[in-house]
Amino acid sequence: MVTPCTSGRHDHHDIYAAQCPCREVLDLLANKWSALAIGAMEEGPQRFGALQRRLEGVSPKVLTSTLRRLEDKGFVSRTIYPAVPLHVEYALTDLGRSVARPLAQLRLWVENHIDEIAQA
Amino acid sequence: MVTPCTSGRHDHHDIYAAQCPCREVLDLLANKWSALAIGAMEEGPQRFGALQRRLEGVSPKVLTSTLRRLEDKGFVSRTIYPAVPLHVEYALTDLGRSVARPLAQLRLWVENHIDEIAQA
DNA sequence: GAAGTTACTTTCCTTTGGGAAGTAACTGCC
DNA sequence: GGCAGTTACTTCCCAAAGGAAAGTAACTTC
Repeated sequence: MVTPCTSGRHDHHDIYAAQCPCREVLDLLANKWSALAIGAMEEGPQRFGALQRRLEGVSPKVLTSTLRRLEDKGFVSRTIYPAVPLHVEYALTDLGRSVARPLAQLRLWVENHIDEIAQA
Repeated sequence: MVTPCTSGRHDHHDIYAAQCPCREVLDLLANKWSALAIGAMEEGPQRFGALQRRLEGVSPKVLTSTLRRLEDKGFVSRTIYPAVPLHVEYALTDLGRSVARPLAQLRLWVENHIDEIAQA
């Protein structure tokens, strides 16, 4: 049996249910590069190059796909300024600004507790 | 140039720095199965089979490796009760209970905002 | 001695992630 | 005219991680 994602008239979603659309969204947000990219954009709209420099070690390929998926779900907007040289800005939407809070808490938790974490 | 992870005498860590150990930890925690498993264990110690049923759709292989990595970093303890049939319990450590809070906020955010998210 | 229970491991295949290099569009500059 | 410079990506290739299915091990109960 597959647990349904919603139950009752209050449309309560269960992220533990395999079929829940929440799963797909969690998979997108609970991701190293998504968490870092959204954090970077909290400081204001960012250009592709700026994000690439900020998220040290990200390849352009992975950054592009991360931003595209965030855009598809409505967390990020992509604006092209056809100036020369080409100028593309990525910014958080209202939804993106909303999810930035819990993601920031997770990033801060890691920074604040790293010393307590036993390393191999 | 590679941004150092820590700077100054206050040992401030920067999760955006590629070499920071925070990165490794973020990669472990900012993960669908880790976030769900830690949430499940908030309700108390859980056996392997119980976790597998709760995290609908997880394969035993992936569940094992998720739990092992969480154990390695000190978020989860693994206790074997050599009863028959074999009984293994996974429980959050203090550190695990601490990080469970921000992860719960992320899961709840997703459940509460799923209706606002534009699906393809 | 066959079946059941729990907790995995193994195998195989697909998907995702990472590094390096290439492309496209357009502006200067010589 | 043509070559370097800038920005924002693609493309290619390989390695690592994720997922489905089946197998294993230890021990009890029927």
